[in-house]
Amino acid sequence: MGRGRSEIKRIENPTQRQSTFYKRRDGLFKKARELAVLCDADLLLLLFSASGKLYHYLAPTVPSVKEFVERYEAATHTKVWADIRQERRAELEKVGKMCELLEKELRFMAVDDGEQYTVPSLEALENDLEAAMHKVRSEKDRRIGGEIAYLENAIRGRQVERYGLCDKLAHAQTLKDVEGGATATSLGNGLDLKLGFN
Amino acid sequence: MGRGRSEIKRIENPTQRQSTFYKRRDGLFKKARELAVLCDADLLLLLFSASGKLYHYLAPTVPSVKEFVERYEAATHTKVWADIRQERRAELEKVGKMCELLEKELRFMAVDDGEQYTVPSLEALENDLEAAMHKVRSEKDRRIGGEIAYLENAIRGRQVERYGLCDKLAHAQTLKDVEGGATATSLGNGLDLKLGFN
DNA sequence: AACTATTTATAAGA
DNA sequence: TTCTTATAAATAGTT
Repeated sequence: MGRGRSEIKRIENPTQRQSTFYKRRDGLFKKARELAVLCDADLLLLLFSASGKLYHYLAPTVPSVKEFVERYEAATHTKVWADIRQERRAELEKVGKMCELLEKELRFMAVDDGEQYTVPSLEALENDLEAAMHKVRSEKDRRIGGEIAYLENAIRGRQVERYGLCDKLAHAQTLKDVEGGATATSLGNGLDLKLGFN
Repeated sequence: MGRGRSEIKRIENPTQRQSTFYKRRDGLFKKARELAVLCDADLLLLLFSASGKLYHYLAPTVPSVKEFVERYEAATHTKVWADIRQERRAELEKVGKMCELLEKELRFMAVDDGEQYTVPSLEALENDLEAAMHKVRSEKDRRIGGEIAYLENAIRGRQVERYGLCDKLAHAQTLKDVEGGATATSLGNGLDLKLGFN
């Protein structure tokens, strides 16, 4: 538009370039706003001038740059998350080790590869946990009124003795003969769920 | 431009809105490119249509969205991308806590030789289970809301690892069998109580 | 997806 | 910068 010019090429004259920058920046922002309003679109426009000055435009419906970038991330998930995962591999490994240990102890090795970790399986896990909680609650209720202090001391003493991972591992290893594997599949979902963040 | 219209207001007719969206989107991208080239500016344009489809434009000099957002962060002394990482870290920590919790419980239950639980200890266990259930529920909700592909991918990765563990365990078990190790059942009982199976 | 009548953006000049 | 204006570009309505 305007008198002349049609080829898009860097403007060498600095004064002219600066002038054009202002005009076109305003034009671009205006167009951006119009698109957002007319067509109900969400958009973010970040702009650095050649001299490094920052300008930005958010569509009226966009609350913040941060939230918009989050939405962008969600929309492009795999790639971005892969980056984050890579950055924190070491950290994740720590948790992974702990989960591995749990896996061994809980004998969840026999899980079909076709198993799906979908909402229904999470619901199954939820039910299992609920059942366990009921059990614990009724056990607790049975205990109320008993010889609390004495037993508490006795058990605490035992616990201190048994504390430590080595103990537990050794204990678990002696259990391998009992390995049946089929009993605890639903809790397996629970563990896998957590492990899934690795 | 064009015949008529001058007020900028949401276009109610969906067909017309869609048509206008395409035209103006192309126009906006073109303007963005022209500004970047003519004036040597760096810019990023992220755009979601009303139907949630993502479009974006990077100036030729901009290598990636991530780097551009990092530059934006530096220029505004804010954190956008880093915050997202922070959120992920918090999530990871929650998962780690979860693992610790389960491990603790496991230890707790493994102590059992037909011993009795005290009311306070059962209360602690109850609380832990409640926390676990909470976690499972929120996970379920999150999955219902999306991000399914990512999690499933991650879980698939873990399953591959599990095969390795499975082999290792099978191997260890063979060795143990040859030794003729003793059988213990107390951990099994403990787990069953905890998991609410039986 | 094309076609134009118009409106809008803007290059050059002040 | 900002304004003016001649002119190029974008696009609304239409097919």
